[in-house]
Amino acid sequence: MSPKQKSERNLRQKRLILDKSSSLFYRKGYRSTSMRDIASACRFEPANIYYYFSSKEQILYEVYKEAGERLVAAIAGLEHDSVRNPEQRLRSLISLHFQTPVPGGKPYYLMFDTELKSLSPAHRQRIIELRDIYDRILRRIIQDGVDDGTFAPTDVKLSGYAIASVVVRSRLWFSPKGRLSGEEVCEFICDFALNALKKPADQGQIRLM
Amino acid sequence: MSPKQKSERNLRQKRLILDKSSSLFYRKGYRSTSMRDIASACRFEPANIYYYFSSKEQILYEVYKEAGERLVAAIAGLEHDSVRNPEQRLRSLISLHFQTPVPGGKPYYLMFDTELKSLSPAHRQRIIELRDIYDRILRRIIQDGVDDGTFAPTDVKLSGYAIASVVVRSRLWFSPKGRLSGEEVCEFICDFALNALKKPADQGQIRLM
Amino acid sequence: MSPKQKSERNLRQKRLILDKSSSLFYRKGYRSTSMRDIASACRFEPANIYYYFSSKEQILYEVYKEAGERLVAAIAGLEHDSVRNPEQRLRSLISLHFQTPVPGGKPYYLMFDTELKSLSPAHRQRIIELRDIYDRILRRIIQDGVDDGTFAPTDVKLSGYAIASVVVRSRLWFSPKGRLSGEEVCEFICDFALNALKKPADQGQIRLM
Amino acid sequence: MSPKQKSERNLRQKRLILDKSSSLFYRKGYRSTSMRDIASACRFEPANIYYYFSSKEQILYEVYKEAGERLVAAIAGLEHDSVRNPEQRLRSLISLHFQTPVPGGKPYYLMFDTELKSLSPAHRQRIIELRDIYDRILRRIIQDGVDDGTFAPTDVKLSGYAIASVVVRSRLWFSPKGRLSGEEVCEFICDFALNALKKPADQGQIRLM
DNA sequence: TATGAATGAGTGTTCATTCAT
DNA sequence: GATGAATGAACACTCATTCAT
Repeated sequence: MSPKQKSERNLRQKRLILDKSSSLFYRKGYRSTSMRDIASACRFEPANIYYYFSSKEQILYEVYKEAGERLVAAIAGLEHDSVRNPEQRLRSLISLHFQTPVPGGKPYYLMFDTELKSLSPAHRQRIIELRDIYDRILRRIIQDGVDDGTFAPTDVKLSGYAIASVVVRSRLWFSPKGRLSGEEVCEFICDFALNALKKPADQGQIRLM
Repeated sequence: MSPKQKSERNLRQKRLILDKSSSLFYRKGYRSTSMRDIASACRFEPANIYYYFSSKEQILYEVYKEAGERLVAAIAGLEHDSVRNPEQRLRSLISLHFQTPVPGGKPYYLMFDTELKSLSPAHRQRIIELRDIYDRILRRIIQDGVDDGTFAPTDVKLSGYAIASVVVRSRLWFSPKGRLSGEEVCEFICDFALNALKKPADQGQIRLM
Repeated sequence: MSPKQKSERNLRQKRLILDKSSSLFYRKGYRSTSMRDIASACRFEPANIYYYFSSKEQILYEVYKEAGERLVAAIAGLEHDSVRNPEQRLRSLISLHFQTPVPGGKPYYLMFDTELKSLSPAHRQRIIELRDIYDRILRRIIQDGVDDGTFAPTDVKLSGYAIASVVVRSRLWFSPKGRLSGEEVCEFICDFALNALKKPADQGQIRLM
Repeated sequence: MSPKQKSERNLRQKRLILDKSSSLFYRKGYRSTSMRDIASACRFEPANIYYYFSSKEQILYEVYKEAGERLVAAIAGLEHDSVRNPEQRLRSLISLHFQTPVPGGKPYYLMFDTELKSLSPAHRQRIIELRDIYDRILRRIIQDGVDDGTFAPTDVKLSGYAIASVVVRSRLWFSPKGRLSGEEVCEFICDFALNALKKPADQGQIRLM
């Protein structure tokens, strides 16, 4: 009745659609998910989806945007962090990327991935900007680690890609029901990435260089 | 026309279709590629495709199968290799995975990827078997490295996934026209993976950290 | 709010809807005008239209009816007019048809036209009755002119159609912003129609041709 | 079997679609005619229409274009005709406009009419060009008549519109089954137009009235 | 009075596929 | 071998309309 309640219902329905869509896009892909699929997952008639979203592409965009903005917001504080060292910051970034809960289950998989080509140019641009922020933060951390001697000199860009690749694709091979818990897998990825970057044990000599 | 000539022509046409399909599937995705797209890329009429392949899914399957078999054949010798050490074998596997030329340009990207869900269960099973062989060889190399002390003890399965993730996703961020050549990127990935696995020169100190 | 105020408001809203609808129907056609178009032209939500009109067809009917009744009322006095001669009466009819202001701008165009088929049979019948009255008056004037020798003998029915055709279609080619004013165009049509009907000054000569 | 027969079948089907569409567009309007309507009039499945035409708008365009080109071709010789006088040329134009048979029955009605707004801008432009040719020829004839004294001085542009209006709208009120034959109605229109244009035998007297 | 939410029917169009030739 | 023609099922989306509030 009150405007606030109205708005709440509206938001709840939008959320429902985004969650179900996200989940369907993840499982079946954007192209293979029909508006009918989304509607029946929400127990709506298809036409009602259009009361909340102007098109299927708009839903994809909002799924991406939400996941991207959430991730970027979560890791934003890591870009310039004078308290924690680069290793701690990298572990933190990986954990946040791996763990931040998102609508519909597994949209991180989508995040940097193949369905980008299904977005309109303008929307794609907006998502790529978010991806670029993620890349920038990750590279900043790596660069800081190289600068302070924590990490060996490396191609920062490629290192960033490599680490992000492991995290993103872990969405494919990690299952919560599997042998290892999310925490264990996450810790493994952190260790793997840090080992790959870390300066060999014989630090002193390296430092002299 | 001798039967042999017929067969040759037939093979040539099948090859054309596989190459064009592979390229289109990579660029646009399986669902977004129509039989009409494939046909016109081959300068055929759509109906003619069905003379060579029973369905669109069959084409996808053969694209996957061919790429998978080629890759597995290329790396098969690395599984039990008494001449080269695990580091050399891992470098070799990564190089072969990264570089082996395949029909249509970039089907490795597809190889372990998202379009698997578009295959029939039987075909998917067959492709997963190839993937499992790849995984087995990769894990064998890692295990051998751990056993002989080249690599630090690790979760071999997760390590394999992590390394394959970097190689597979490099197809997304690597461009032959970019700053670095294929060889350079490949070498980076090898170094990255080996660093991640390698036993620190002085474990004790590391463990204390 | 007194009942009177309610009614006034109600009428004002109905008027708004009729005016906006008429204009939209003219510009885009009945089928291409959606209830959403009408509603947003009125700054309503679509559902609110149904408080005033039972259906879209009902709006079309009332637009037609209003324009038709207005036109018929305007020209009714011309049917039996013992003061003015047929030429004056015809000029008057054409001017009134051409100029009488109507809701929404240009509904005369619709008046006798193509959207009739979008009306229900009962409504269409009612509009056709109005059109028939218009035709009857026009023919009466022509017949009177023939009878008193102002006009040459002619097929009165076809003459009426021909004259009405020019007036109705002028709505398509006349623009208030054009080279000629409405008055000038109207005067042209009057002259054109009267010339077409008028008995030649010297019949004998013409007849010889 | 032969390429020629193939082509013939193709043309026959295209013709069928154009004829049925033209007839449906005339009777129900473009917007109210669905592709399903057209298909079932042709005893096709809807999808098959797209084998012959790329869209519904394309069908409308080709209907317009064909009717327009046919009409323009029929009257082209009248623009500069040193044998017949303006009166004969005008009668000829009206007859050809009124009588030239066209696909699907009554597309002349469409010719200059309301469905133009349903065309794409490029297509609309092309049709308007045809209409402009028609207008140009009609005006040329009128101008020639004014110049040689057959017709009274007049606004040539408006005269052309007026005459074309009568012909075009006659499609609405003329029925082949009615009281008068096509030839009779056509003759009436010719007489009506010529009377409207013709210089009175004795202007002075007329002016006195 | 007015609106947010919902829907069933229908829109133009695409697609993988078939089949006679 | 290859293709022109045809189709049934599905697609994203629109529409007039309803109804509870």
